[in-house]
Amino acid sequence: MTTADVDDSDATILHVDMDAFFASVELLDRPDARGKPAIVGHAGGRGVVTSATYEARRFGVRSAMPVSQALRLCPTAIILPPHYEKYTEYSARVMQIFHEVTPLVEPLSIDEAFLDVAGARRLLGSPRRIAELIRARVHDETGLTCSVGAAGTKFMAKLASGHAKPDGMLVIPPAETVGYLRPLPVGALWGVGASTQASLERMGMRTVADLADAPFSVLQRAVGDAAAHRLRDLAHGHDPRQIVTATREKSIGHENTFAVDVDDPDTLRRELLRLSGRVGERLRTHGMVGRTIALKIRYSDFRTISRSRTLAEPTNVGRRLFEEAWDVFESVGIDLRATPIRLIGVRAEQLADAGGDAPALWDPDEEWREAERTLDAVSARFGRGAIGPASLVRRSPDADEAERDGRNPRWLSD
DNA sequence: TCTGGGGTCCTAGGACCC
DNA sequence: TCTGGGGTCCTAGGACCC
Repeated sequence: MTTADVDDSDATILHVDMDAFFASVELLDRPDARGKPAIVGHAGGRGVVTSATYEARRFGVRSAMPVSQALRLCPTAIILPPHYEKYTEYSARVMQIFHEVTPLVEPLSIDEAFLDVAGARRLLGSPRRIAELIRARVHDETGLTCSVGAAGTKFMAKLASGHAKPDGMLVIPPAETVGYLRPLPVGALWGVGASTQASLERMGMRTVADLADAPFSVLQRAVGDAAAHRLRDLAHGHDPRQIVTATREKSIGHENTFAVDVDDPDTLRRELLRLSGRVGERLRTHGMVGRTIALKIRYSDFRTISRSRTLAEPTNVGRRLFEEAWDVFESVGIDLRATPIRLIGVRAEQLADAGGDAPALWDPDEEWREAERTLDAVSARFGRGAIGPASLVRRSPDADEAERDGRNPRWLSD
């Protein structure tokens, strides 16, 4: 029986994954770089590879690898600086194609999605035909290639698309699920990374079959209760997760790794203010407030700590987020001389709807961002010492009155 | 080799309450 | 004079995914 004869009618979950997405988008504008090893990332500094062409992967280059290391492996690689707006735009275009096949689309990241095509079969044909249709449309309408896996569950569909890459497709009919899975290494299971794989192997579980046949108590001891249940199910081909078309974010955060480790509190303060402003902005865009503020610090030696604080009153005002985060930072009591800081980040957690509060006429966040832009511009031109912390824009004490009178509610302090 | 930025989920301990 | 058990919330850290 050839593959084309296999009954794929019940492999109705599709996983579509763009091939080397960021790199492929960049190559649309760089025909000269096509067919050559190329990586998306920033040359020099602390960047990592965010995407690599298959030509570069042949040299051992992988995503998340430091660019410096990638260049040692593949000195001829062309470095392509990232353009995230373009990726977002292409992402929307391919997601639109998916939605024209079925409304049951679950985006998993910027470049991949699950589709439930059970209801589309009458109109469009078997899952295999639908997958081919999607692949053809994506290529015709964007110039990009994708790979598609079709199976009876999300996990198997994702596994299949991974094995079909690049520019391919693979159908795993539900009846063949277990046979397909058993010989694979445990690392093939969703949620098994390097650390878990090592734990499992120490307990004698090297393949999915080993894991599937192991006593549950052994598995539980190796990976904990929740993971044990999940992995046992996956290893037997069970994955009850449905396609979920709409999800709400549970946290919103921003972080930044400095080009050079920082031991100057003013720099940290400014960066935290900037990041808090962005978090507040996104919270308001989503109509949400955060009740817990989490601060993240990474030291020059890469040790990473987090400290969080739950507020009595949730907020989506960047200034408030900043004040809490900075207070938490100071309470850590870091000796910056001894341990300079590599990364600082802030995250809003325990999100809830902002509620019926009318949007503020005057947005403190916007003021602070404006003030910060001014500071940046002045600093860039005249040096950071040219402007002191007292020179920020503040809301004047009589701002409410001023607003009613149509006067400017701001003043420049000092 | 020298490690981004966006997230999610889980664990474990302590506080607190009934 | 030492002491149960369940439930929830909070916090810190870690694994994992793209």
